[in-house]
Amino acid sequence: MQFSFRLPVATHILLCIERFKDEYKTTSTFLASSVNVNPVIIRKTLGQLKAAGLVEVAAGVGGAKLTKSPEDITLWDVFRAVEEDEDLFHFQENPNPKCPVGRNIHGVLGDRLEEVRQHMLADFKKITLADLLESIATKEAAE
Amino acid sequence: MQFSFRLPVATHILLCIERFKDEYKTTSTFLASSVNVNPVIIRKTLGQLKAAGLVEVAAGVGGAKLTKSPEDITLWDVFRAVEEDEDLFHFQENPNPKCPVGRNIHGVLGDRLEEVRQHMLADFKKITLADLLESIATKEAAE
DNA sequence: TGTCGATGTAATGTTAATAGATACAACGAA
DNA sequence: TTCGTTGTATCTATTAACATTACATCGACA
Repeated sequence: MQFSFRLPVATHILLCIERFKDEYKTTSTFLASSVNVNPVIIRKTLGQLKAAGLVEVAAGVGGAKLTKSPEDITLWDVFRAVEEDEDLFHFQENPNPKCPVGRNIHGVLGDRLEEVRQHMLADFKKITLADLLESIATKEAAE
Repeated sequence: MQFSFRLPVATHILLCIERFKDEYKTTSTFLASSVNVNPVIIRKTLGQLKAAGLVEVAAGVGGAKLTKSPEDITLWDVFRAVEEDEDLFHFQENPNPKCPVGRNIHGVLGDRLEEVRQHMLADFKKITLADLLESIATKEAAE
């Protein structure tokens, strides 16, 4: 029971783009070497981030940059960009309709779990890229 | 990106055990017909719930019952019983240690996401089996 | 305008997790 | 001893995710 790599990877990508924007051209190969995954994974993820309006990618010439300042990008934005907007939990599709529990559990439990999910998304909204960059800078300074 | 069936199935099982305790012997076959999965899945899940101290299962004679009252069992108990206690998110195992983002992202992002996870668990603690039984009873009465 | 490095994307392979199913030993009551 | 049930082991099928290769396309520049 786990989320996929995608949110951490996408966040890593965005942080690198911002952190190195003045030092390097942030190509998919460059980013792949920091994250340590195949460049194709980077390009796919970058494609999702682009579709969500978070980055611009220069086709041909190469490199990516943020479309907003890091203060205005939250993990919620990233999460929505890279994860399907499905329910958090699987439900058994065909519980027994003749059983009062079976025919009502989806509605009853689903409602509660949806609240939990919304709560999680609200937490994501509180975490900005700027927060993370600052934490990384602090760690860097302490090295 | 989803949780497995296990939490909803385990919850379904517990609700059925309590709802039908005075009417039927809640065997794995009986529960399987309400949830509509293979009885072996029920037995495996019941084994996890038993290991967590939430139910007693009568080997030989058959049937299961709760060890506590429904007010005292929360989704947190159920979640812990059926899901491995791993991190919510996967991280790339080997980010580039030469990159300041790569060598620090696990610590920085991991801390934030762990807070989100703890928050989710706290939400689970607020939802009791008794709440769910009451909601189901309300729906039943309205049918 | 041809070259070159980069992106976009399709196709394929690999791995891991999950669920479904069958089989059977062990259990406990009658 | 019989019978219904639980506890497990094992096998298979399915699915999702990630890795990799390959190649068409793009845009700047000599």
